[in-house]
Amino acid sequence: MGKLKKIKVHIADDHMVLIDGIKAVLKTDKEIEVVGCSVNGQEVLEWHAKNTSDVLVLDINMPKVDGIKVLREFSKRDSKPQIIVLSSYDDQKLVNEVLKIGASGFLAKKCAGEDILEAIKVVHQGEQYFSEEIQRKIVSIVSKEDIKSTSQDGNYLSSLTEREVEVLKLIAQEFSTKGIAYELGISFNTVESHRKNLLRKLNVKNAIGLAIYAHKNQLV
Amino acid sequence: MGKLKKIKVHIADDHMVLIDGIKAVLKTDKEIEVVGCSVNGQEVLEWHAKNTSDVLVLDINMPKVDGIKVLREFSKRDSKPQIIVLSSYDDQKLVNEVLKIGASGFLAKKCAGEDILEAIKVVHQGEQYFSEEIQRKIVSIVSKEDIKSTSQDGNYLSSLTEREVEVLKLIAQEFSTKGIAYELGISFNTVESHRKNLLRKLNVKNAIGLAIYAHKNQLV
DNA sequence: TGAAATATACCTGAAAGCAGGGATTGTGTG
DNA sequence: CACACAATCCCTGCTTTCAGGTATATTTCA
Repeated sequence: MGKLKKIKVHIADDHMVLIDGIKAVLKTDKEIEVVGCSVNGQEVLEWHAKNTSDVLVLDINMPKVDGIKVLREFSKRDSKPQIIVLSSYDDQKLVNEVLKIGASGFLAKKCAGEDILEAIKVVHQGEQYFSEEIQRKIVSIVSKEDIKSTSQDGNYLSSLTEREVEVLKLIAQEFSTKGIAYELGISFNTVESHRKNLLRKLNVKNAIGLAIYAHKNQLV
Repeated sequence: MGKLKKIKVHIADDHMVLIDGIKAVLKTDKEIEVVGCSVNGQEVLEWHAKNTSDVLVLDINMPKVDGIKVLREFSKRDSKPQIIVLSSYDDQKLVNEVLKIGASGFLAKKCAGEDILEAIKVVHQGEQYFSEEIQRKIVSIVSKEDIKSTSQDGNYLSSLTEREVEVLKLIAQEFSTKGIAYELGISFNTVESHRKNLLRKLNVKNAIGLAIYAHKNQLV
């Protein structure tokens, strides 16, 4: 069994328990080897100053230096690992952004552990990888465009920004403002701002109106 | 090596990748067996209506029914698993709260994967477990109060009374409690009572859950 | 380049909602 | 009759939402 040059993987997430979990999953695959891990963006950059990895599994929401900054930093460098972005929330705009600044794949945290194995192999071969949810989202966005054009009642959806739609979806899943803030990695106050704008734009009285709107428009 | 009766573990977290990760970690231990998992609180309760686990690893921040709700529900039941709360924020207030309502352990997500193995074993023997960060903060351990409940209805999808349905319909139409009271000609307090009962019976986090239920069941 | 849109963040004060109690009537049933 | 149940009402204490601002950085686009 000669060759077997394992794929060197670095994992970055502020939750150690998730790192260890992913490690355990990756250990089941002989082609993959975890060579390092970090709990914040700073550590990722410091580690890669002295070492190299083939694939970097990178969480977006981290303290000190977040995933976006790490991507920006790597984009300036000559040699860098293939980067798979890991995110709590599978948002189309975020996907676009991270791809633009150098990511090769995108994995929602709600996807299965096996997906990460596949993702690592795929991006290591120079291809892009997206979790199924993302792929489906791309399709559903298209179909929603169709609904939009045939829709009778006032179409407020088009007036919402991407971020507002994300917040709206979480509201419709009974998340509190605090929970949304955590899930999106932004502050409580910001979520409140989005809420206010949603109430105004959709012309409803309260969060219930928002939730109903979301469900009627199949956002959830 | 005699036969071991493995510790049956159920894992609940809205991030599937974390579930799979923890699973992989737990698989390294012969004494532990993962018998089920859920991505929201509702699933946890439904699963435990038909199955049993020895230890439940429970995330707090989940859609639909959050971890706190699950704990409250279990606290009413006669038989329940030992529960280890998993949380992103290791907040003292939260620790106290979850202990009061029946948790046996608390694990910050930033702790290592091995800790979860130890936590499961410790709580399974009837003791409490806290991650190190928490231990350092704790001065006095809150004594668990055994909250008894006369209601052992078990089925949380119990039927609603006529009045409750009326209130539910109005909630789903964005009426405030005050508005409902006026509309039905009853007092504010009464509506609040109905509201509480609705939240409990339908096992949802807030009025949004009620509204969604109403719409899904064509009540409006 | 310069303006508009977007996303971010913070603040105060008021209103509403939620948790967890207790308590009183009437009504129908075993 | 006793009991369960539905419906009513009240309370305290706390959390969350909402309304109404301000403010800054970044991005987009004409």
